[in-house]
Amino acid sequence: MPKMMPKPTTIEHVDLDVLEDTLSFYIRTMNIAVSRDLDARLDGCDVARGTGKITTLLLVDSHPGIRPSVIAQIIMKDRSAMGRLIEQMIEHDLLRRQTSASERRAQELYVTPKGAELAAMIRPIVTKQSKDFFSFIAEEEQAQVMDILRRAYRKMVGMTGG
Amino acid sequence: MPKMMPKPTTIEHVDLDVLEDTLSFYIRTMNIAVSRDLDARLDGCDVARGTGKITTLLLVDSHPGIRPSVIAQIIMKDRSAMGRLIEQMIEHDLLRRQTSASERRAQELYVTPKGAELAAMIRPIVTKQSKDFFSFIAEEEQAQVMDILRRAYRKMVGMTGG
DNA sequence: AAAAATAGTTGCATTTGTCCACTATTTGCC
DNA sequence: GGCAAATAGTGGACAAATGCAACTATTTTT
Repeated sequence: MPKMMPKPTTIEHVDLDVLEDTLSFYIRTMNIAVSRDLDARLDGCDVARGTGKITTLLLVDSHPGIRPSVIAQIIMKDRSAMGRLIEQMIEHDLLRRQTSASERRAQELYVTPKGAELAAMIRPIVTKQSKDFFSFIAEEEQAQVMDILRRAYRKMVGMTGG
Repeated sequence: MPKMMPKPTTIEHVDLDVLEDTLSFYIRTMNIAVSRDLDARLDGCDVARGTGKITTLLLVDSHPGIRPSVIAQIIMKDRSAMGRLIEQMIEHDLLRRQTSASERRAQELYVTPKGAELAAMIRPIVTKQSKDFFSFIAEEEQAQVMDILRRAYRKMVGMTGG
Protein backbone atom coordinates (compact mmCIF):
# COMPACT_ATOMS: atom_id res chain seq x y z
CA MET A 1 0.00 0.00 0.00
CA PRO A 2 1.34 3.40 -0.87
CA LYS A 3 2.32 4.85 2.46
CA MET A 4 5.88 5.79 1.68
CA MET A 5 6.46 5.72 -2.05
CA PRO A 6 9.73 7.34 -2.93
CA LYS A 7 10.07 10.08 -5.52
CA PRO A 8 6.70 9.98 -7.18
CA THR A 9 6.97 11.80 -10.46
CA THR A 10 3.35 11.74 -11.49
CA ILE A 11 0.25 12.53 -9.56
CA GLU A 12 -1.14 9.05 -9.90
CA HIS A 13 1.37 7.60 -7.51
CA VAL A 14 0.58 9.98 -4.74
CA ASP A 15 -1.68 9.43 -1.79
CA LEU A 16 -2.79 12.37 0.25
CA ASP A 17 -1.65 11.24 3.67
CA VAL A 18 -4.23 12.13 6.31
CA LEU A 19 -5.73 14.71 3.99
CA GLU A 20 -7.24 11.82 2.09
CA ASP A 21 -9.88 11.62 4.83
CA THR A 22 -10.11 15.27 5.69
CA LEU A 23 -13.23 17.04 4.56
CA SER A 24 -11.69 20.45 4.98
CA PHE A 25 -9.02 19.58 2.43
CA TYR A 26 -11.60 18.85 -0.22
CA ILE A 27 -13.59 21.94 0.58
CA ARG A 28 -10.51 24.11 0.36
CA THR A 29 -9.29 22.54 -2.83
CA MET A 30 -12.60 22.44 -4.63
CA ASN A 31 -13.03 26.06 -3.70
CA ILE A 32 -9.94 27.02 -5.65
CA ALA A 33 -11.09 25.15 -8.71
CA VAL A 34 -14.66 26.32 -8.69
CA SER A 35 -13.71 29.92 -8.05
CA ARG A 36 -11.25 29.94 -10.89
CA ASP A 37 -13.78 28.48 -13.25
CA LEU A 38 -16.37 31.02 -12.21
CA ASP A 39 -13.99 33.91 -12.65
CA ALA A 40 -13.19 32.70 -16.13
CA ARG A 41 -16.85 32.66 -17.08
CA LEU A 42 -17.48 36.13 -15.73
CA ASP A 43 -14.38 37.60 -17.28
CA GLY A 44 -14.77 41.32 -17.84
CA CYS A 45 -18.22 41.28 -16.30
CA ASP A 46 -17.55 44.02 -13.70
CA VAL A 47 -18.26 41.28 -11.22
CA ALA A 48 -15.39 38.86 -10.97
CA ARG A 49 -12.69 37.87 -8.51
CA GLY A 50 -13.40 37.33 -4.90
CA THR A 51 -16.38 35.86 -3.16
CA GLY A 52 -18.27 38.98 -2.40
CA LYS A 53 -19.38 40.84 -5.46
CA ILE A 54 -21.82 38.38 -6.95
CA THR A 55 -23.52 37.67 -3.68
CA THR A 56 -23.72 41.34 -2.87
CA LEU A 57 -25.24 42.27 -6.21
CA LEU A 58 -27.85 39.52 -6.13
CA LEU A 59 -28.70 40.20 -2.54
CA VAL A 60 -29.18 43.92 -3.03
CA ASP A 61 -31.18 43.25 -6.15
CA SER A 62 -33.64 40.97 -4.43
CA HIS A 63 -33.62 42.80 -1.10
CA PRO A 64 -33.75 46.50 -1.88
CA GLY A 65 -32.61 48.52 1.10
CA ILE A 66 -30.57 45.75 2.64
CA ARG A 67 -27.73 46.87 4.87
CA PRO A 68 -24.04 46.36 4.38
CA SER A 69 -23.66 44.70 7.75
CA VAL A 70 -26.26 42.07 6.92
CA ILE A 71 -24.48 41.19 3.70
CA ALA A 72 -21.21 41.10 5.58
CA GLN A 73 -22.59 38.41 7.84
CA ILE A 74 -23.83 36.39 4.92
CA ILE A 75 -20.55 36.39 3.08
CA MET A 76 -18.50 36.28 6.26
CA LYS A 77 -16.50 39.44 5.81
CA ASP A 78 -15.74 42.10 8.33
CA ARG A 79 -17.29 45.52 7.99
CA SER A 80 -14.28 47.21 6.55
CA ALA A 81 -13.87 44.67 3.79
CA MET A 82 -17.57 44.93 3.09
CA GLY A 83 -17.36 48.69 2.91
CA ARG A 84 -14.60 48.56 0.35
CA LEU A 85 -16.52 46.08 -1.74
CA ILE A 86 -19.55 48.33 -1.80
CA GLU A 87 -17.45 51.36 -2.57
CA GLN A 88 -16.05 49.57 -5.55
CA MET A 89 -19.45 48.56 -6.82
CA ILE A 90 -20.77 52.07 -6.43
CA GLU A 91 -17.88 53.37 -8.50
CA HIS A 92 -18.85 50.86 -11.16
CA ASP A 93 -22.39 52.24 -11.03
CA LEU A 94 -23.89 48.96 -9.91
CA LEU A 95 -25.17 50.08 -6.51
CA ARG A 96 -26.46 53.18 -4.87
CA ARG A 97 -26.36 53.95 -1.18
CA GLN A 98 -28.46 56.09 1.11
CA THR A 99 -28.66 56.66 4.81
CA SER A 100 -31.60 54.99 6.48
CA ALA A 101 -34.19 57.42 7.77
CA SER A 102 -35.04 55.42 10.85
CA GLU A 103 -31.49 54.35 11.65
CA ARG A 104 -29.18 57.12 10.67
CA ARG A 105 -26.13 55.01 11.48
CA ALA A 106 -27.13 52.48 8.89
CA GLN A 107 -27.30 52.53 5.13
CA GLU A 108 -29.74 51.17 2.63
CA LEU A 109 -28.43 49.72 -0.56
CA TYR A 110 -30.16 49.69 -3.92
CA VAL A 111 -29.20 48.53 -7.36
CA THR A 112 -28.85 51.01 -10.17
CA PRO A 113 -30.45 50.22 -13.54
CA LYS A 114 -27.08 48.98 -14.68
CA GLY A 115 -26.80 46.87 -11.56
CA ALA A 116 -30.23 45.36 -12.09
CA GLU A 117 -29.33 44.52 -15.63
CA LEU A 118 -26.11 42.86 -14.57
CA ALA A 119 -27.89 40.92 -11.85
CA ALA A 120 -30.35 39.58 -14.38
CA MET A 121 -27.49 38.68 -16.61
CA ILE A 122 -25.36 36.80 -14.11
CA ARG A 123 -28.14 34.95 -12.32
CA PRO A 124 -28.41 32.25 -14.95
CA ILE A 125 -24.66 32.19 -15.45
CA VAL A 126 -23.98 31.51 -11.80
CA THR A 127 -26.56 28.76 -11.65
CA LYS A 128 -25.34 27.16 -14.82
CA GLN A 129 -21.72 27.39 -13.81
CA SER A 130 -22.32 25.49 -10.62
CA LYS A 131 -24.32 22.80 -12.38
CA ASP A 132 -21.79 22.48 -15.17
CA PHE A 133 -18.81 22.47 -12.92
CA PHE A 134 -20.16 19.69 -10.78
CA SER A 135 -21.74 17.85 -13.66
CA PHE A 136 -19.52 14.85 -13.15
CA ILE A 137 -21.26 14.32 -9.85
CA ALA A 138 -24.65 12.72 -10.28
CA GLU A 139 -27.58 15.16 -9.91
CA GLU A 140 -28.77 13.27 -6.89
CA GLU A 141 -25.45 13.38 -5.13
CA GLN A 142 -25.04 17.01 -6.01
CA ALA A 143 -28.33 17.72 -4.28
CA GLN A 144 -27.25 15.65 -1.30
CA VAL A 145 -24.03 17.55 -0.83
CA MET A 146 -25.76 20.86 -1.28
CA ASP A 147 -28.43 19.96 1.21
CA ILE A 148 -25.88 19.08 3.84
CA LEU A 149 -23.67 22.07 3.22
CA ARG A 150 -26.67 24.36 3.21
CA ARG A 151 -27.60 23.24 6.67
CA ALA A 152 -24.02 23.61 7.82
CA TYR A 153 -23.85 27.09 6.39
CA ARG A 154 -27.09 28.16 7.99
CA LYS A 155 -26.00 27.04 11.40
CA MET A 156 -22.73 28.77 10.94
CA VAL A 157 -24.07 32.20 10.11
CA GLY A 158 -26.94 31.89 12.51
CA MET A 159 -29.85 31.59 10.12
CA THR A 160 -32.38 29.80 12.23
CA GLY A 161 -35.69 29.93 10.48
CA GLY A 162 -36.22 29.53 6.73
CA MET B 1 -42.71 33.74 -0.11
CA PRO B 2 -39.62 35.78 0.56
CA LYS B 3 -38.74 36.84 -2.93
CA MET B 4 -38.68 40.58 -2.47
CA MET B 5 -38.59 41.43 1.20
CA PRO B 6 -37.79 45.08 1.66
CA LYS B 7 -35.03 46.32 3.91
CA PRO B 8 -34.15 43.24 5.88
CA THR B 9 -32.24 44.30 8.95
CA THR B 10 -31.32 40.90 10.28
CA ILE B 11 -29.92 37.89 8.58
CA GLU B 12 -32.92 35.76 9.40
CA HIS B 13 -35.12 37.59 6.93
CA VAL B 14 -32.81 37.10 4.03
CA ASP B 15 -33.04 34.47 1.36
CA LEU B 16 -30.05 33.90 -0.85
CA ASP B 17 -31.69 34.37 -4.22
CA VAL B 18 -30.42 31.80 -6.70
CA LEU B 19 -27.38 31.18 -4.53
CA GLU B 20 -29.69 29.27 -2.23
CA ASP B 21 -29.48 26.39 -4.70
CA THR B 22 -25.96 26.90 -5.89
CA LEU B 23 -23.43 24.40 -4.70
CA SER B 24 -20.53 26.63 -5.59
CA PHE B 25 -21.80 29.27 -3.20
CA TYR B 26 -21.69 26.88 -0.28
CA ILE B 27 -18.30 25.56 -1.25
CA ARG B 28 -16.89 29.04 -1.47
CA THR B 29 -18.44 30.22 1.75
CA MET B 30 -17.63 27.17 3.81
CA ASN B 31 -14.10 27.46 2.54
CA ILE B 32 -13.72 30.86 4.13
CA ALA B 33 -15.03 29.63 7.44
CA VAL B 34 -13.08 26.41 7.60
CA SER B 35 -9.86 28.08 6.53
CA ARG B 36 -10.20 30.75 9.14
CA ASP B 37 -10.82 28.19 11.82
CA LEU B 38 -7.84 26.13 10.75
CA ASP B 39 -5.56 29.15 10.69
CA ALA B 40 -6.63 29.98 14.19
CA ARG B 41 -5.72 26.53 15.43
CA LEU B 42 -2.34 26.57 13.78
CA ASP B 43 -1.50 30.06 14.91
CA GLY B 44 2.24 30.58 15.10
CA CYS B 45 2.89 27.04 13.86
CA ASP B 46 5.13 28.09 10.94
CA VAL B 47 2.43 26.51 8.83
CA ALA B 48 -0.60 28.73 8.61
CA ARG B 49 -2.41 30.91 6.08
CA GLY B 50 -3.12 29.73 2.60
CA THR B 51 -4.00 26.33 1.27
CA GLY B 52 -0.58 25.10 0.33
CA LYS B 53 1.76 24.76 3.27
CA ILE B 54 0.10 21.98 5.17
CA THR B 55 -0.46 19.84 2.13
CA THR B 56 3.08 20.43 0.96
CA LEU B 57 4.61 19.48 4.27
CA LEU B 58 2.60 16.32 4.68
CA LEU B 59 3.16 15.30 1.11
CA VAL B 60 6.91 15.76 1.23
CA ASP B 61 7.02 13.96 4.55
CA SER B 62 5.26 10.88 3.24
CA HIS B 63 6.74 11.02 -0.24
CA PRO B 64 10.41 11.85 0.11
CA GLY B 65 11.83 13.14 -3.14
CA ILE B 66 8.50 14.33 -4.52
CA ARG B 67 8.69 17.15 -7.05
CA PRO B 68 7.30 20.64 -6.74
CA SER B 69 5.31 20.30 -9.94
CA VAL B 70 3.50 17.22 -8.64
CA ILE B 71 2.50 19.03 -5.48
CA ALA B 72 1.44 22.00 -7.57
CA GLN B 73 -1.02 19.81 -9.42
CA ILE B 74 -2.39 18.40 -6.21
CA ILE B 75 -3.03 21.75 -4.61
CA MET B 76 -3.93 23.40 -7.91
CA LYS B 77 -1.35 26.14 -7.92
CA ASP B 78 0.78 27.29 -10.78
CA ARG B 79 4.49 26.62 -10.69
CA SER B 80 5.46 30.11 -9.63
CA ALA B 81 3.19 30.08 -6.62
CA MET B 82 4.46 26.64 -5.73
CA GLY B 83 8.05 27.77 -6.00
CA ARG B 84 7.50 30.64 -3.66
CA LEU B 85 5.76 28.40 -1.17
CA ILE B 86 8.70 26.01 -1.14
CA GLU B 87 11.18 28.83 -0.85
CA GLN B 88 9.35 30.03 2.20
CA MET B 89 9.34 26.62 3.79
CA ILE B 90 13.03 26.15 3.12
CA GLU B 91 13.75 29.45 4.83
CA HIS B 92 11.81 28.16 7.80
CA ASP B 93 13.99 25.05 7.75
CA LEU B 94 11.09 22.71 7.12
CA LEU B 95 12.17 21.43 3.72
CA ARG B 96 15.35 20.77 1.82
CA ARG B 97 15.74 20.71 -1.93
CA GLN B 98 18.12 18.99 -4.32
CA THR B 99 18.36 18.64 -8.05
CA SER B 100 17.31 15.26 -9.33
CA ALA B 101 20.18 13.23 -10.74
CA SER B 102 18.17 11.65 -13.50
CA GLU B 103 16.21 14.77 -14.43
CA ARG B 104 18.37 17.76 -13.90
CA ARG B 105 15.49 20.10 -14.65
CA ALA B 106 13.57 18.76 -11.71
CA GLN B 107 14.00 18.92 -7.98
CA GLU B 108 13.54 16.44 -5.20
CA LEU B 109 12.08 17.64 -1.93
CA TYR B 110 12.79 16.26 1.51
CA VAL B 111 11.74 17.24 4.98
CA THR B 112 14.29 18.40 7.51
CA PRO B 113 14.20 16.99 11.05
CA LYS B 114 12.28 20.09 12.06
CA GLY B 115 9.90 19.55 9.17
CA ALA B 116 9.33 15.94 10.11
CA GLU B 117 8.61 16.96 13.65
CA LEU B 118 6.13 19.59 12.56
CA ALA B 119 4.44 17.15 10.20
CA ALA B 120 3.96 14.71 13.03
CA MET B 121 2.58 17.49 15.15
CA ILE B 122 0.05 18.89 12.72
CA ARG B 123 -1.23 15.60 11.34
CA PRO B 124 -3.58 14.99 14.25
CA ILE B 125 -4.46 18.67 14.47
CA VAL B 126 -5.60 18.82 10.87
CA THR B 127 -7.68 15.69 11.22
CA LYS B 128 -9.25 16.84 14.44
CA GLN B 129 -9.96 20.30 13.12
CA SER B 130 -11.94 18.97 10.21
CA LYS B 131 -13.91 16.61 12.41
CA ASP B 132 -14.56 19.27 14.99
CA PHE B 133 -15.47 21.94 12.54
CA PHE B 134 -18.04 19.81 10.81
CA SER B 135 -19.20 18.16 13.98
CA PHE B 136 -22.68 19.59 13.64
CA ILE B 137 -23.06 17.45 10.58
CA ALA B 138 -23.79 13.82 11.43
CA GLU B 139 -20.78 11.52 11.05
CA GLU B 140 -22.58 9.61 8.38
CA GLU B 141 -23.39 12.68 6.33
CA GLN B 142 -19.90 13.98 6.76
CA ALA B 143 -18.59 10.77 5.27
CA GLN B 144 -21.08 11.05 2.45
CA VAL B 145 -20.03 14.54 1.51
CA MET B 146 -16.39 13.65 1.76
CA ASP B 147 -16.85 10.60 -0.40
CA ILE B 148 -18.52 12.60 -3.12
CA LEU B 149 -16.08 15.48 -3.01
CA ARG B 150 -13.17 13.09 -2.99
CA ARG B 151 -14.33 11.56 -6.22
CA ALA B 152 -14.91 14.98 -7.71
CA TYR B 153 -11.46 16.11 -6.68
CA ARG B 154 -9.79 13.02 -8.11
CA LYS B 155 -11.40 13.47 -11.44
CA MET B 156 -10.48 17.09 -11.45
CA VAL B 157 -6.78 16.67 -10.88
CA GLY B 158 -6.61 13.56 -12.99
CA MET B 159 -6.01 10.92 -10.36
CA THR B 160 -7.30 7.86 -12.05
CA GLY B 161 -6.16 4.90 -10.02
CA GLY B 162 -6.23 4.64 -6.23
C1' DA C 1 20.89 20.35 -35.19
C1' DA C 2 16.82 22.94 -34.58
C1' DA C 3 12.31 23.26 -32.45
C1' DA C 4 9.21 22.25 -28.94
C1' DA C 5 8.13 20.82 -24.42
C1' DT C 6 9.06 20.69 -19.45
C1' DA C 7 10.80 22.36 -14.67
C1' DG C 8 11.65 25.98 -12.22
C1' DT C 9 12.65 31.19 -11.19
C1' DT C 10 11.82 36.04 -11.09
C1' DG C 11 9.49 40.45 -11.35
C1' DC C 12 5.36 43.03 -11.31
C1' DA C 13 0.81 44.58 -10.78
C1' DT C 14 -3.43 43.55 -8.56
C1' DT C 15 -6.11 41.97 -4.99
C1' DT C 16 -7.33 40.55 -0.51
C1' DG C 17 -7.60 40.14 4.20
C1' DT C 18 -6.73 41.82 8.82
C1' DC C 19 -6.06 44.83 12.45
C1' DC C 20 -6.86 49.02 14.64
C1' DA C 21 -8.33 53.33 15.46
C1' DC C 22 -11.93 56.90 14.56
C1' DT C 23 -16.72 59.18 13.86
C1' DA C 24 -21.64 59.14 14.20
C1' DT C 25 -25.73 57.43 16.05
C1' DT C 26 -28.60 54.85 19.04
C1' DT C 27 -29.73 52.38 23.30
C1' DG C 28 -29.59 51.47 28.15
C1' DC C 29 -29.06 52.86 32.66
C1' DC C 30 -28.79 55.95 36.56
C1' DG D 1 -31.75 64.60 31.00
C1' DG D 2 -27.20 62.78 30.63
C1' DC D 3 -23.41 59.52 30.48
C1' DA D 4 -21.57 54.90 29.08
C1' DA D 5 -21.78 51.18 26.08
C1' DA D 6 -23.10 49.10 21.87
C1' DT D 7 -23.71 49.39 16.85
C1' DA D 8 -22.91 51.02 11.79
C1' DG D 9 -19.76 52.46 8.87
C1' DT D 10 -15.02 54.64 7.32
C1' DG D 11 -10.10 54.96 6.54
C1' DG D 12 -5.21 53.68 6.80
C1' DA D 13 -1.46 50.63 7.09
C1' DC D 14 0.47 46.32 6.28
C1' DA D 15 1.28 41.61 5.19
C1' DA D 16 0.08 37.85 1.91
C1' DA D 17 -1.59 35.56 -1.88
C1' DT D 18 -2.61 35.39 -6.97
C1' DG D 19 -1.96 35.56 -11.67
C1' DC D 20 0.63 36.78 -15.72
C1' DA D 21 4.43 36.92 -18.55
C1' DA D 22 9.09 36.71 -19.54
C1' DC D 23 13.44 34.14 -18.84
C1' DT D 24 16.97 30.10 -18.01
C1' DA D 25 18.11 25.37 -18.13
C1' DT D 26 17.35 20.82 -19.51
C1' DT D 27 15.23 17.13 -22.06
C1' DT D 28 12.63 15.26 -25.92
C1' DT D 29 11.06 15.30 -30.63
C1' DT D 30 11.71 15.44 -35.32
